[in-house]
Amino acid sequence: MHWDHLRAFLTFIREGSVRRAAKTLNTTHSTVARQLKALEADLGGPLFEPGPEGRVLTPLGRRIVPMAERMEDDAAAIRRAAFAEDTTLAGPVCLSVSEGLYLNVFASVIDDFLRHYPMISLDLVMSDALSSLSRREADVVIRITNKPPDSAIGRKLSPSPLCAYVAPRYLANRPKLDRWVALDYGPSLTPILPARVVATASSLQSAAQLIRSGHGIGVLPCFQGDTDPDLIRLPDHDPMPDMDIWILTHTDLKANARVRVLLDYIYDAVPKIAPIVSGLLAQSEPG
Amino acid sequence: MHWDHLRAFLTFIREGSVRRAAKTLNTTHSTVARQLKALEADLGGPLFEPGPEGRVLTPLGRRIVPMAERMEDDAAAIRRAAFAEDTTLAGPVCLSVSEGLYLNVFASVIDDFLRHYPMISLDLVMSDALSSLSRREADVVIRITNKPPDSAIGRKLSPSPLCAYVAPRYLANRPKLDRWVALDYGPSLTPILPARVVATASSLQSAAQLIRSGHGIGVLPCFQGDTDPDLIRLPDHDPMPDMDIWILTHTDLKANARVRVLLDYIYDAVPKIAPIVSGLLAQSEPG
DNA sequence: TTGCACTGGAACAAATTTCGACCATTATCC
DNA sequence: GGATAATGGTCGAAATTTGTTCCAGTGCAA
Repeated sequence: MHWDHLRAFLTFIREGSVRRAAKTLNTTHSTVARQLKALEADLGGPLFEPGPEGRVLTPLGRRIVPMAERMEDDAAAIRRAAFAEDTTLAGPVCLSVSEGLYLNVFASVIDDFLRHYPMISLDLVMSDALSSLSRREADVVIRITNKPPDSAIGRKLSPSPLCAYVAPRYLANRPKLDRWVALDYGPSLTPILPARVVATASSLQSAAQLIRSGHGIGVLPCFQGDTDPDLIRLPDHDPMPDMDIWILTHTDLKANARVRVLLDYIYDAVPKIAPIVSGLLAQSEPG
Repeated sequence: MHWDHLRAFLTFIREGSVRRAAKTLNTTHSTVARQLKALEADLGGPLFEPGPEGRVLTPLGRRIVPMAERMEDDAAAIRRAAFAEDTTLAGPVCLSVSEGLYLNVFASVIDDFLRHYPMISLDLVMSDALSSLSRREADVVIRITNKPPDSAIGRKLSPSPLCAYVAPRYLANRPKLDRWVALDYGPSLTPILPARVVATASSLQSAAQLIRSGHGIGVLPCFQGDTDPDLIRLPDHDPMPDMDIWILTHTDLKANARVRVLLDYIYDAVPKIAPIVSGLLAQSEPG
């Protein structure tokens, strides 16, 4: 039995199809298919059965999933241990930020960081889906949460309040504040919706776009709404507290030199970014 | 990082040399050496350092050993789960018995078993070193112990008392019973040694040979001494209780059909083998 | 010293694995 | 119905991994 075939197995059951699994494994579907077949042959029994909606796991397949996942966890722990040993300031470090936070808040800080440490090659993952620290999909993440997981350590950078935003053209066309844009978004900041929902967006950017176009009023993090020149805060509304912005790394990785300087550099930039995030920034006037 | 390279790593640190590791992995030394080099490259740091007595692990190497071992455990658990699914009476099953027990006690029972289940191919591992059930080095083991490990289940076949044996020629040449052959043997049945030790043997067979040659008196399990036509029990000595003979399998494997019939068949043969093992056999006269 | 047994490294040939392009099939949508 | 985009399977060529063979160095014993 080849241990690497178990990785193909795990990826396959997560992705649901041989081709998608091949994509995330950076190979081809024929390779994944062959590896799965080889795994079944080595184990002496089928792991899948053809079902009505794609393949379905056999009892044996279902039984080995948790063990394969433990192997994956240990493999990730090994990679973390190796990465933590690296005490040089040259080499890669992977940072995961959501697109909105990067564009509106951290872009210039990260620019400065790269200039300050030219030997570090920053691997910037812009993803709303929260990259997993324990699977080593990222070394450092900047995340909006109110309780970081136990396996992570880091610092709270700033509170990130929410506020209701609207486009000036909406107010010009329609005096009643009864059309809203909802946000159905990974980090679960789906605010209360007091009135008719005319649209639902699945990302900050698309919600902002819908509000900009005058379709309705929407609740956004202040760092998103305040930095948008085409949006204004809803008159007579104040920011409301929500979650906090944290910078986090895995406990195992805190010894790594590049992780350390990245954490410190961004924490030291808090005075620069806190006003943008916490809603204290003088809001730019609509254009 | 290739997970399979971690297996090469584990085997290497156990065997101590690239060539020995290659042997147990059924490959060549160049392959193992390349895999270790690739693993170090993937992890970005050395795992070994050249030391005075062979290679020595770096701190990083030492740190990842337990995680790699957990991966190995899970890989073995996966193989056990797959093997347990097999409900057919055709195919392989691996039995581990010590050489002495096989030759003197179980050979004929196992012969009968093979005749009775011709579709089962028995993989008989004769090894004094106790094959590990949890690493799936054997599916069933017959072992002298007094407390089987928690992860194993099975049945006690018979007590296996010890007795002092001597060659008739020793008694003819030397009336004093002051020369002894010691047994330094894996399952720790090193008996008390009341007098001068003229030789120490590391296996039952070699201890029996030393006693046969008249070098001294030795304590052996009854199944070994009583079945040896060139040995007699020390006059006026009775067998003394020691450990028991168990037939064991891993908890995960008890569902496998071949494991089940092998366990049952050998348990049903207890009336046949118990007299030999328990010292109740009329001892064969010296030749 | 010499011979022997062992260590690990390097280079090339052989075996295996992977890739990439094709195929048939199925589900969905217009 | 037909078009489209999925799915997974097959097969020869390309790439990678492995096996083989040789090499130099080391420790040990005769």
